[in-house]
Amino acid sequence: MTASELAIRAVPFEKLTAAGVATQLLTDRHRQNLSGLATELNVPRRTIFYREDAPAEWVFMIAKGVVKSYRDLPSGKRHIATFLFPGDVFGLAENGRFVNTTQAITRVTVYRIPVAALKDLLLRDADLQFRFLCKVTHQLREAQRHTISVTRHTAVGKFAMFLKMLERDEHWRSEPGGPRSLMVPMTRADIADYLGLSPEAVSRTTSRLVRRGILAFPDRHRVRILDPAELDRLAMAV
Amino acid sequence: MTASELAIRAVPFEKLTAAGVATQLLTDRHRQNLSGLATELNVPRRTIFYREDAPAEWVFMIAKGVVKSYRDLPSGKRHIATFLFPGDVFGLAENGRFVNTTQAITRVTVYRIPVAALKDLLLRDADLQFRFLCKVTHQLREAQRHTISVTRHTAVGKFAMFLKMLERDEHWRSEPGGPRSLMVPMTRADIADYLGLSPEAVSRTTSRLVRRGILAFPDRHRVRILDPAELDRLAMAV
DNA sequence: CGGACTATTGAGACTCCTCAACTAACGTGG
DNA sequence: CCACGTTAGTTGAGGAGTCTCAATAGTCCG
Repeated sequence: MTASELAIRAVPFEKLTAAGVATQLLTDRHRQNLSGLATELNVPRRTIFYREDAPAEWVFMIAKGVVKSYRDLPSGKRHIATFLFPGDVFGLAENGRFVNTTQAITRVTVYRIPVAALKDLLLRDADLQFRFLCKVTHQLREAQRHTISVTRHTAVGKFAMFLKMLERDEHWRSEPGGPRSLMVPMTRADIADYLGLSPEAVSRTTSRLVRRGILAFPDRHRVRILDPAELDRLAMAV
Repeated sequence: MTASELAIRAVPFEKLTAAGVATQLLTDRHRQNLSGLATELNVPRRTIFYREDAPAEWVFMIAKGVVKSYRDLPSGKRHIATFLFPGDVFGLAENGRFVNTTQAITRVTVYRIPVAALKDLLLRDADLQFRFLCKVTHQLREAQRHTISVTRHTAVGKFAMFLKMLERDEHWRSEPGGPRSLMVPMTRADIADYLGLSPEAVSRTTSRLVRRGILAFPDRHRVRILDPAELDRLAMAV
């Protein structure tokens, strides 16, 4: 297996020096070590990788596609903890059991690695482990940003921050200043579960933003940002 | 310097075997390595360790006391990302700058370690680095729980989950089944900023829970849980 | 002992949630 | 390829809950 798409995506906690940038990516040696352990999986939409409380035997790395990580709450509501994109690692566990359920939103290619083998590798390869440390740190920062999003009391504010999150993600693949058009692979209901809103509130919000000339939806899974300045203002007006 | 209080507190992501439990704590060797780099600081209440956007030159480990990590939002509101307790590590950075501001809530003893030196140490000592990886993973899980708390729409639900968080923390120091009395070192305003409520809403909520016979406040910084079952029910009724 | 901070309680405005009906889009099988 | 059934999304009306503003009580620290 070549596993040439193995990658870890993370802003380092150190200053962005030449060495700092390197922490974002895996070296060829890292890729080789990992690919020796990894199984490549190519799965259709809606595939569940694992359910919460299941024994945590693997860690996953996304090569292509988008995944949602969620918990179903006793009330029947669903809380989406995070959306995961290419370069993201998932498989968060506690006491040997998965914390969330993860499901493919699009067709997804992942590399599946047994945790025990990964642990051994990380203990042997401190440099590779440092990449994972940066990655988890990065996810912690994003989780804190997510918390700020859902703390907001207006739906437009939440939705604006959601779009900024998508932009941050897209930023990794396309160049800055690119077309102000984003893919929105998740459904309105997913967005609602992520932001702590009802699907109706999300729908009303997108309608309002379209009417105000800030956004346009060529189709349900694509958004054009017509007024980036105003969107920023809404996102920042916490 | 002995630094005998150096500790890292985290539920491992692996199963809790004998080896798993060990990941929660530092070995003597780890302590020695770290204490060679660390400066012990003993600071009074309200001391600010660093402000957001300041150059991130250190990482801190708490030996005694409680710290809050927050951001002041453009609107003037304050968002508390997390409370930090003995055994917690803080100094979350991005591109060489701190993400949050951190301030002592009580008198606090911390060990301050230069990041550059810590990074070198972690790269040399994969075993120690693994402890940090577990720790950050643990904080990620807690951040996700926090997000669920603030997503809830009722103040009693949020407050109940806040108390469960305090209980989880306390659990590390005292034995389970101990006295159902918790220290609440933070102010009502801090709790409000943590839960995304107004101070008034927090106050109304505590009053309601006292009237319903679920809680009692011997003083403002101590709470007795009179009806643990009902509190659990409120916390779980997400 | 005084002053400043912290906490509590009350009344009206705002926003979202729930319930319900309806429309649009997808995708599955004939 | 089309038709149908299912899922996803939109829009409206009333109710629940918190926020804001304001005033009061209680506490802690100097």
